[in-house]
Amino acid sequence: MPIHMLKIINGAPETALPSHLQRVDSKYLQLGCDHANKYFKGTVTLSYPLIKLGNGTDSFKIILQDMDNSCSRTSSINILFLGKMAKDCAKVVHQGDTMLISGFNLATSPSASEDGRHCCHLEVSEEAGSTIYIYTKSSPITASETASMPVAPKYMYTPLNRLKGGTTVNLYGAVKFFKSPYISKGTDYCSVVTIVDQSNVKLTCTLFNGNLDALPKIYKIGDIVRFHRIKIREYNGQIQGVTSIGFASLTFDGTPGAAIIPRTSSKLYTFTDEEQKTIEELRVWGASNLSISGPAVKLSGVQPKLYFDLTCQLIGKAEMDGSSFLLKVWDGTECSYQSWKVPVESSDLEGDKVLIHKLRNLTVDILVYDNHVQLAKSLKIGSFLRIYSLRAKQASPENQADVSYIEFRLHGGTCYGRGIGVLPESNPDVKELKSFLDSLDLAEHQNVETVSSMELHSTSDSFSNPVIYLERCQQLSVTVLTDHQDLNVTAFNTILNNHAPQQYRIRAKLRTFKPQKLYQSIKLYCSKCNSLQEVPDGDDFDFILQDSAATLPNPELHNKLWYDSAVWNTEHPEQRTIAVHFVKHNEMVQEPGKCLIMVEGGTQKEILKFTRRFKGVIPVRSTQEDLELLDLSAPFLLQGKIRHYGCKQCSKPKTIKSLHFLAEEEHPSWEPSEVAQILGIKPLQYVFVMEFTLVDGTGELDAYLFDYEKFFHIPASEVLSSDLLQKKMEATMNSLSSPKRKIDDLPWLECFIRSYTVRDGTEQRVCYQIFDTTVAEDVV
DNA sequence: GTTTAGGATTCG
Repeated sequence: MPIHMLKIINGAPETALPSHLQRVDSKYLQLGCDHANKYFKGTVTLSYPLIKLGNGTDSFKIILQDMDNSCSRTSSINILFLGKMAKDCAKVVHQGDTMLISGFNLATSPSASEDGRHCCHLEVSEEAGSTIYIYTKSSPITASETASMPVAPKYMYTPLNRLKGGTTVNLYGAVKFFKSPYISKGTDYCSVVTIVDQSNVKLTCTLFNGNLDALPKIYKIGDIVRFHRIKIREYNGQIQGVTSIGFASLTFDGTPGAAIIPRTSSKLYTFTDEEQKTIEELRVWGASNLSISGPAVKLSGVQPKLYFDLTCQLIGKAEMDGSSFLLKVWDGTECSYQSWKVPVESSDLEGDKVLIHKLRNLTVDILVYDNHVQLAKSLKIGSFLRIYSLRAKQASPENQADVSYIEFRLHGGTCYGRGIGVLPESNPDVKELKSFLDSLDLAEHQNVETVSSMELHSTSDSFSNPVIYLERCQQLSVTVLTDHQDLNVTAFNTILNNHAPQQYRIRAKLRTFKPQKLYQSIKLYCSKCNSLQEVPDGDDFDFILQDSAATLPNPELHNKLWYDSAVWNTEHPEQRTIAVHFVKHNEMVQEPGKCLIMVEGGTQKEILKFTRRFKGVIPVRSTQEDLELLDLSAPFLLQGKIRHYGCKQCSKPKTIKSLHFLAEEEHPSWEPSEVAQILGIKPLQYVFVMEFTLVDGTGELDAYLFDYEKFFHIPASEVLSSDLLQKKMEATMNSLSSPKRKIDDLPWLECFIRSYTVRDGTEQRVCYQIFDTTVAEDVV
């Protein structure tokens, strides 16, 4: 909602603003400058009556004076409100009010020469995306008095563990579950929302309203809601919340540190500093106590047998029959599985047919059923949608079990929040999607060979496009050499009689390998001291975290220039204090996907939850002077599922302060190597270490595989945290060697090996290492 | 005046 009426309760008006906005001085209001993240602050010195322009648009003019620069002649500036905002503002703006405006357009003021005010005026309208904050001085009470005597209605909020049936209360909560508003069988829209707060008690609310906008605009689990005047009653022995007369809600993004911008349909609402605190506390609590899903699934990442939420843009739609409806959507990524194309007559399809054809390799067809049809019909082409609990089902055409494709269906009903939500263009996920879509080079995705206007009329041909599996001839090698192809093959009996060091090309079969438990092949390697070590297990990390949680966060280290801090206490299962420090860039906390955080006092479970949302997590503890890293048996940095460790022997950890140099870079990437370097850490690399027993008919030799990712086409760093990669690795090894198969049936491997000598006590031994060899791409 | 839904997937 673009107009915010606020009362100054505590401190400066600016504290209610989104943190990304910066104040712009009147003298810097110049044409050609970017004012996207700026706001202008002034006091209303004069207001004119509401008028209608020639084209029927409402217009409302006021003069704002930049009081902090009032000696300058141009500190007075004309403000033009246009359209709906003109009408709305004319009702609520008074002389003497303080007003903050963001999202304005700057234009040359035609009257500057006559009125002597600023040479530009600000145009403010909903169309321009403007937001204004009005701090009214209508009451004669001074700011210092208001601190002890609130003038705004004082709302009391009931913790969820203190609710009683038969009451009407005001609540705050983090969204644990929600059904995006849907059309009920009665006369209203319905939304079911389960919220929870720090008392760990949840409340399911059934909200009805004939006006879609009056229901809370929840887009994600973890969003924070504020409900006013919700009725509490008992149903089937359980407490529930229901809408009652005067129900109103505010919804906020649940990301800790994000701008606090209420989503609401009401024009007037109260909002105080204290409430900002409540929201931030709930956000931080929710971040570690709710199962907030990780990065959104893109079409390219869809797996069959899955329900998922899809954020996408609607580019086509068609009525099928009474109980189903077709949506054609895209998110800019190509579905990695063949997806079904629902046959539909071109004439029945609504949308830009040229665009639909152009994007045919990037769009997927979704059939929505039953209760979703009515809502689907009302969707506008081009709008951004989030489709909740969409089913990706693997299917095969009849008699063709070897060919499969994915069907996208939104089944009837609203179980598990199944439904369709329209996202506003201001939604951060939509902004990100839009800029991604804009950046695409569509030519890349246009498969020239399948150009066929037929597809618009009949799409059944896409079923008969099976992936052809070429059975690899036994005579071909399952490995590929990445260099030295001119070298000839040397037999093992020759190699075994030669002195080291030498290099050979060999052709052999893999009789067996170690370790058989493949996850044991992953080790950590220090390239400085050449040491190899086991990857610490989760228990080690738990132990170190428990140990460090005994050190309480030092409040003097909170909210420094380069990071913001949030602190809270837990009581269950034990008392702990957790502090999260959000590293800033350009004095702002970035969106979670780009934000590095430092965590004190967290458990492993909590830290892992943070890694799903934030760019990186550094576990730390307080000292007197600064934050410091934990013992190096714990990861110094966690990114996604990867834990980065440092070498105990070669690292000289510095205090955390040094990190701010990275934060000041133009585009901090938080590359593990850079983070390590600045913190004085010698990072350990994940490697595969295996021993292959090879035979070639003339002899047998053991060769080591020491590899970061080339051999299996899998990064060693990701294997331990990915079942999928472990399975892929297992499948690769099974295809190379299997105790169940006779040696004759095993495939050939072509490899490069190098021989070298090692001193084993007093004896010298010749060893062999595989290099410049990879498994052929089509083996798995 | 006060229904609708009251969380808990799978068919098409």
